[in-house]
Amino acid sequence: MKEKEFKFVCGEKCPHYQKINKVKLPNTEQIEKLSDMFKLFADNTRLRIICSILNTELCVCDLCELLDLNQSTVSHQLQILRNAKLVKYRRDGKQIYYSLKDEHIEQIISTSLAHILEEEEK
Amino acid sequence: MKEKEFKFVCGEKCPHYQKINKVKLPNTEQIEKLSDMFKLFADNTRLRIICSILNTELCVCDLCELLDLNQSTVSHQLQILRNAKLVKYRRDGKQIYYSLKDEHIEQIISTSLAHILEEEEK
DNA sequence: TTAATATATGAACATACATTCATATGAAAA
DNA sequence: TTTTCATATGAATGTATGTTCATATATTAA
Repeated sequence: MKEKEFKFVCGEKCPHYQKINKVKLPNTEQIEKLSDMFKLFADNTRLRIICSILNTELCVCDLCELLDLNQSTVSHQLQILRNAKLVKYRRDGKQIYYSLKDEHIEQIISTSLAHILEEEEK
Repeated sequence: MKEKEFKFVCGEKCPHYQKINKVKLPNTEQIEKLSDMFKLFADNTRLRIICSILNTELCVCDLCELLDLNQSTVSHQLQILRNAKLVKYRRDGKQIYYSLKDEHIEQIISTSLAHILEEEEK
């Protein structure tokens, strides 16, 4: 197996090839998908929407009410979540009900919340 | 206990107070901290840096090499991670070595990666 | 002390994106 | 069919932020 080639060296011992060669990064596409996914959680409004439907389905009107947001704002954010396939939705008459598509989401949020709460103690 | 009051009603049945009242959201401060945290992961460059030091400490030069980035870019992003207290660092001579501060991070990343990989199968 | 080197930082620029307003769509009721 | 109502969407605007260039800081070597 060929050793990786690097373009820039700042000193004799540095960079530390032995350490660097052991690093296992997700590939470019995976990094892209990961950061795209985290972007979804990286906004107050979207995060509140996501948390709202962690355990129940809600219609757009419910979200506007619960979160005190413009209907337009909610719909725009839901569109983003739909495009990312993070949520599913169903129509029932005039209302459209949104819910989460995946249980990983709940796990990610709860782990992150644990992180936050631990920080608070310090 | 008083029932929550809502300002906007789109129909007779809607909003669905019974469902809405059961929703348990993190409080405002927690939402803020959560989304701030996700922002850290929501950028390709920062995410690659974070993944690089998941299991080892690396100096700035190592990161420049490994990730093929400007030294300035790396330092700026490390500053953001430092301010967020997501990383710790130690000086050894001219080099400064960075590592992660918390094991939650690894868990969040691996859960998220599992989510991504599951999506790929579909 | 002076020079060299690893890292940090400030300013400028370009880009991404969240919100709002106005309006469109599409289902149900009249 | 026409109206009403819940939701979606396009355009415009302001703001946040990632990268780069130039330069500062701090440690080591000479």
